Amino acid sequence: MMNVDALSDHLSKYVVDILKKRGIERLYPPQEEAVRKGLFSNKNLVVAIPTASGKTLIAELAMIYEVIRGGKCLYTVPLRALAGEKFEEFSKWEEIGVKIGISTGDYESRDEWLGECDIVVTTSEKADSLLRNEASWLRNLSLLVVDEIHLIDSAKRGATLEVLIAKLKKLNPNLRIIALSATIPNADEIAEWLNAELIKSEWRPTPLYEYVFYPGRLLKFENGFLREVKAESSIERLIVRTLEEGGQVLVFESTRRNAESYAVKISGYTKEFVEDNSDVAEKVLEENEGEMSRKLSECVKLGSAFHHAGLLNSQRVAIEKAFREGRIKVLVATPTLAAGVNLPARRVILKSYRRYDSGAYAPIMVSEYKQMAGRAGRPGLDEYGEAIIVTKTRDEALKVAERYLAGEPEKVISKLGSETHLRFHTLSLISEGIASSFEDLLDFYSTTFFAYQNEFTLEWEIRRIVLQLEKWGMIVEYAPTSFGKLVSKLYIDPLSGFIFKEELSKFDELSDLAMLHLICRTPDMELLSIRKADGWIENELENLREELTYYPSIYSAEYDFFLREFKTALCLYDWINERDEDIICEKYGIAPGDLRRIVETAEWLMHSLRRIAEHLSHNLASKALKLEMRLKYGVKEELLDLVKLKNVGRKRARKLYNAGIRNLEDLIQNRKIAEKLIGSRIVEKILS
DNA sequence: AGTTGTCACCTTTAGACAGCATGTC
DNA sequence: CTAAAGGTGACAACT
Repeated sequence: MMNVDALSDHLSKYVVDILKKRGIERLYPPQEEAVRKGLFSNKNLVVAIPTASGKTLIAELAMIYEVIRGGKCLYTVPLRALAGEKFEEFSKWEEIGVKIGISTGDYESRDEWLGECDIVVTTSEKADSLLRNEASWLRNLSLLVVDEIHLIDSAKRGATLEVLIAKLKKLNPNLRIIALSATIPNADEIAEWLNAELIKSEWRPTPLYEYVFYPGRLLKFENGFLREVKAESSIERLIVRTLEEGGQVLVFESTRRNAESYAVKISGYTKEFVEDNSDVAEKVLEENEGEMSRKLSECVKLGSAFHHAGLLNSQRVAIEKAFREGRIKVLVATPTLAAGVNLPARRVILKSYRRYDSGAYAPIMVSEYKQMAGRAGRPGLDEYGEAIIVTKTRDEALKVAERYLAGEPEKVISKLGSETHLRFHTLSLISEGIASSFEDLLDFYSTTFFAYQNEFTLEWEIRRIVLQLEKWGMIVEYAPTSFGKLVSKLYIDPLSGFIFKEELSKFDELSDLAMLHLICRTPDMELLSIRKADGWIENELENLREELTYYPSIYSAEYDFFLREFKTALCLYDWINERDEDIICEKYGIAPGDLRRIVETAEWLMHSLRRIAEHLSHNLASKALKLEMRLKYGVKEELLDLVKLKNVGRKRARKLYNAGIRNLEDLIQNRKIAEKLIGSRIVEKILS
């Protein structure tokens, strides 16, 4: 293997020293191949290699090489948490004067500073949003690194990724692109699309052994032949054996409920192996003490945990940290962890290779399995990793082995062709001035991965979308209207913008609930689902019907959808009327993490509604602003003055208000009372 | 009368980006 | 490709 010293030909000695300080002495074979294929040149690269086989370092070296030559780099990732992780990792280069920045929806370096940074880490949506909001520094890029480029295949978010790449290429004609991907069969297509050298390899620093389990036996492929070896009679015994050997286990379940109950079950086995996790268990209850949090906390004490999108962020972080430290022995997760932050374990167990998906219970994709299996084996800690799929019978095991162990992951297919995505991006292209004619649009789309993969052009669809956007008053003759520009910058679906505008044009006044419902009628809102026991919602609907501006007949096709909108609006209504979080969660059948996410989305949409109302000089603008603030803090209007103060949230504000303290002045004058209510140290903090 | 056990039937089902301006209990 | 876990309620067998 190539020694890192060889890199000093291309990079300074200091860079090599920093690598050595990080314990990197030699390059992995794929990294070496990248060097051979032009890492230190201007060539584009597509690196399609397994997780944890050194992709990030390849990108890092290329970025440092670029920065030394005076260039500027953008590194895009699919998740906020990943952006944070990379930002931390790259910050080590500040030692040699490289400036690192981060920009995501929830965390951002100061704007003027981003322009000065050598490397900026963003989510792909945020990068697109920055383009829409005219961040000029994005026109001075020399290197773009796209992490997890195989997500172009994602039906929801893949289109943005390829449009972003095409946009940045157009704005920076000499832009070098390095794309990092999981191992996919058509990496060559992506490479050809990007005019890039392809580095493709199955090499891993820690070998991965894949098995299919049925009671008593494990199946595996060896030299192309299926072999059966003796095994434990149950998965629980297998897990216990791993723990006895000093390893940790990551279990993937198909539903939250299963993940939670298996974590509880397995905690009966992990408790023998755990030392003292009481601090982690406490941390889990710090922000929320609801049913789920208590269950999680109990598991943690006994050395297990579950992990899904219903957890609060702080809880996720605490669990991930404790697992990394080896204090949580078995982690039971839904697919959150498959593509999320890096959390390897010696053994990965797939309790179910099938998952319910819009009406059917179907096997997961091979690529999804590979993603999860890839989490097995901690580099430097485990000699090897093992991934085990659980089945019930030998017959089933044989089929599963054929499909997942011998099978190839699915090809990456562009999803840009759908109307929603084309509408969303066409408006942005016109708004940003990237396209100002029909030909421009076609030209642009001809540079996308969709165009590379498909013979036909999107001519017909684009014509229709242009007409649509014109009808909605967002563009006129391929030029954006101020309304269109606003919608594009707000990063909402044009349809959402249109729904807002329409409703505002029809009504001078709207109730709080109607405003919340309006937001829920938008395609950008995530809706709660209706369950059998949700009959109370229709009763509530009877009571509140007067407040709404839209309610379809009970017999109409959209009634079910309407009920979901209404339920979601009610949930938000409870939130801004200071209903306790745990009570809301129970009433609507959601977890604390869900509530936060829904509120966050609602806040963004209420903000958008407000901006559009302002744009139209509509008198509901001030009401929307109030609701935006109320959503942000989860309070009634009377608390808004208090909640603006630092260190005062919905609960403290309510206590103060009920004691007659209604703003900062009252607080200063009645300091004693306040100290009694919320503690003197907190009052001190607020006043300072 | 209250508790426990059994069985059939019913219900439910993963994830998470974006604006804006800075910090909850 | 078309399940399965967990909850619920009815009912019987216990203490």
